[in-house]
Amino acid sequence: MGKGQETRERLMDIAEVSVLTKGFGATSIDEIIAAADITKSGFFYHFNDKNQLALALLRRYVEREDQLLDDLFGRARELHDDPLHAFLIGLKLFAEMMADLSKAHPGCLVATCCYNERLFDSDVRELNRQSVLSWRQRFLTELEKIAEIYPPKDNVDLEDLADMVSGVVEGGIVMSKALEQPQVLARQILLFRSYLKLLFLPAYN
Amino acid sequence: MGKGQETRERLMDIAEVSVLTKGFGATSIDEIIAAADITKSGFFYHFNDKNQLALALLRRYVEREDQLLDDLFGRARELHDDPLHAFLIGLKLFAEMMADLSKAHPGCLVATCCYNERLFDSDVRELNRQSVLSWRQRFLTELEKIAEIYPPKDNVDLEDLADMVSGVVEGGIVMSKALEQPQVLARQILLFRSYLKLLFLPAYN
DNA sequence: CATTTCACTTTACTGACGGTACAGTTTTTG
DNA sequence: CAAAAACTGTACCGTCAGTAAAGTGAAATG
Repeated sequence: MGKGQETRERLMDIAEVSVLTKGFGATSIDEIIAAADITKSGFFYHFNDKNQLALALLRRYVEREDQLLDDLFGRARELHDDPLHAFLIGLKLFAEMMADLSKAHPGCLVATCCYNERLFDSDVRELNRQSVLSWRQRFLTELEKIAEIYPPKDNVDLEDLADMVSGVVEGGIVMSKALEQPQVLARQILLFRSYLKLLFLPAYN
Repeated sequence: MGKGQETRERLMDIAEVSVLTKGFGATSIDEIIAAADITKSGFFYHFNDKNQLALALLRRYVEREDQLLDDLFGRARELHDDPLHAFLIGLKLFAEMMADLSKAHPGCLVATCCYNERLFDSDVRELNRQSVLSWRQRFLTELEKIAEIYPPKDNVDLEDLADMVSGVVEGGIVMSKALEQPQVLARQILLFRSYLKLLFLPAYN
């Protein structure tokens, strides 16, 4: 990694922490450059404006999140051949990971963008939309495999159910932040897992 | 209502729309006073600073939301004596109401506060926390009545389940905003309803 | 009817912030 | 060693939150 890339990443690391804890509007460039020990001109050499920073942050965040989900549910599939059980294991691993974060989950950049809408340009909003759509597709694929084997016990739209994975996580983060209780997120994920068990597992009644 | 109170409410009406669509940071006082046709000094006559405005907005918002939930689940209890069925009816009414909002749900001020944390003082954060706790208590009371009659088919913590009502709504709003698809929120509420059916309804398997 | 209080307006200002412009300097790399 | 990359320094602009303080018209109060 060249020196430029290194500085760019350092700026993004500092910005990400601040954005996730304080919000985008409350994160000042002056504060970032002070922490990074760089001048304002130096900052604008890397990012044309604050929106470009947001775009870069969101892109990197989504990439990492995708990687994490790949690893997690990939590992789960290694542990069990059956798609339903693999998914349930994946959710448990996910919940455990969220519970292990000793501090409150820092938040999701996607949600940050939603609640700071007009602070961002259309590029950011479109990337945000695409990310959520890709999560929908990811979970939908798994759920379709599950539904083929285990007929669902209630008439649910699998796309909605796929959205519920992301939704429960986003909602769980909001609840964790509002209550200042980090465990809430993990518990919400486990409740969604309980729903899937009741919905798909045959012997469950 | 005196003239002062009238102006105060007008300022809050304008501010609320802007905060919910753009976020708190992107809502400028200059913009509010322009829309309200008042001077800056006039604004600061009513609110000492932006935080006081936030506190007033949040207080009013939570009061209204509480009233709405009282009406909705009260009406549901009128329609059915059984606590489970009343709750299911209440959720359906809630989902219908959310679906009827032709535009995307404007968002929840509680979540806005979560994602703009350091923009607010401790008073705002504490009010935020208390609001979420009051929702937990509200739904917990109903769920306990339900669980007494219908033994849950999975070992779930009723407090977590109560949090899930708020969580699914908050998450649904985020998803609706990110996808720019207002129906998503209503669909998520109905999925939570499906979970309750599977969890409590005896003949459901 | 006079006086006080309320609900503002007017004017002038401060400091933080996002961003621009652009010339100059150091550091890295082919 | 030269060119390109990665900055620094300085000066500046408009917007924004917030302050200070004097003044004004209308309405309530005594």
